[in-house]
Amino acid sequence: MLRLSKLTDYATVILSFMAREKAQVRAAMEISTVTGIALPTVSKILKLLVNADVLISTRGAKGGYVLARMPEEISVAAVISALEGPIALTECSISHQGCEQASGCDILGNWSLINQTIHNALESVTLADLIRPVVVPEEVLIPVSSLYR
Amino acid sequence: MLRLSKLTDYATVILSFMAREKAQVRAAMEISTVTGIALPTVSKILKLLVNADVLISTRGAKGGYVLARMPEEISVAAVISALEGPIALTECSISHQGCEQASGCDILGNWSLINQTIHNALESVTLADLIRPVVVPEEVLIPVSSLYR
DNA sequence: TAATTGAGGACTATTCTAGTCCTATTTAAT
DNA sequence: ATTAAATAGGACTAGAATAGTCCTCAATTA
Repeated sequence: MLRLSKLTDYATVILSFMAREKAQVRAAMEISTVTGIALPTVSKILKLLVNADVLISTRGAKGGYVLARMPEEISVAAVISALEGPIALTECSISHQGCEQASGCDILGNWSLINQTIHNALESVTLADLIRPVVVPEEVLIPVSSLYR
Repeated sequence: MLRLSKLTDYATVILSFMAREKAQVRAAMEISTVTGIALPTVSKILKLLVNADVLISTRGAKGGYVLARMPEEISVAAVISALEGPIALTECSISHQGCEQASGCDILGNWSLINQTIHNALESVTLADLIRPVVVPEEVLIPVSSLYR
């Protein structure tokens, strides 16, 4: 199903909450209460987001987490890779080591184009877009196949 | 990592092999030998591809598998969904049942736009593209964020 | 009728994910 | 100073998903 992990899903919920009052410092406990996600899980996610420079943390009493940048500057791609590592559909796209698929792996080059396309797509959507009210576009067609012509 | 399953990866290898001699009927055994993927695994994949109408099978001696359509008409999206079910990043995008994320799930609408975008991307790349020699495009930018403006 | 090949599904083992918990560190308030 | 409130980091467990195998049945050809 080409799925995103549950944690990533939670992360977007958490970040959308935080993006609404962007400059506000929030403790993990508070976020847990508001979102309904269990505290240990929230903590885990927040730590990952700090390591990926999506959030900034301050320790100690009155400490907590804030967005590291404006919502417009935090891409969905950044969030996904914070939680799941590099965005790539195939193992090969990250490291080609240990791939013994001698025959057939000339596919690699083309896969990486697809990966690139998806990465661009995710890179161009930001947190700001996510919390924006939904707009249904008239007609959207993005022909990737045009890349090959 | 937003990854594709290993089986899907194998499927593309198998299909690229088959696309090179598109009208040729191939037995599972032969495909296993050529690709180096174990026979039971190859069989499993082939069956899934038949169920998804990507391949056509004939039983009995001299039986085997052929592409159901021209390589140009078999999209990567079709292959992925054959192996992994519907293409969607989040569970919610498929069924909204059992989602108690009351606060924060207005995100849904926007996620589905992202899903749509990725789906379009995968839909527009075909088997024919995959076996084509790699062409590196000059500059490729597909701003999904434009959907929101 | 025997040999060849796919269909369908059950089953197992391994890997990955989700989720929890513990201990150390930092900061603020008293 | 001391205590309380937070995060950091990492170990650990249980459960779910994936990969992979195998067995029996059905169809086709020679």
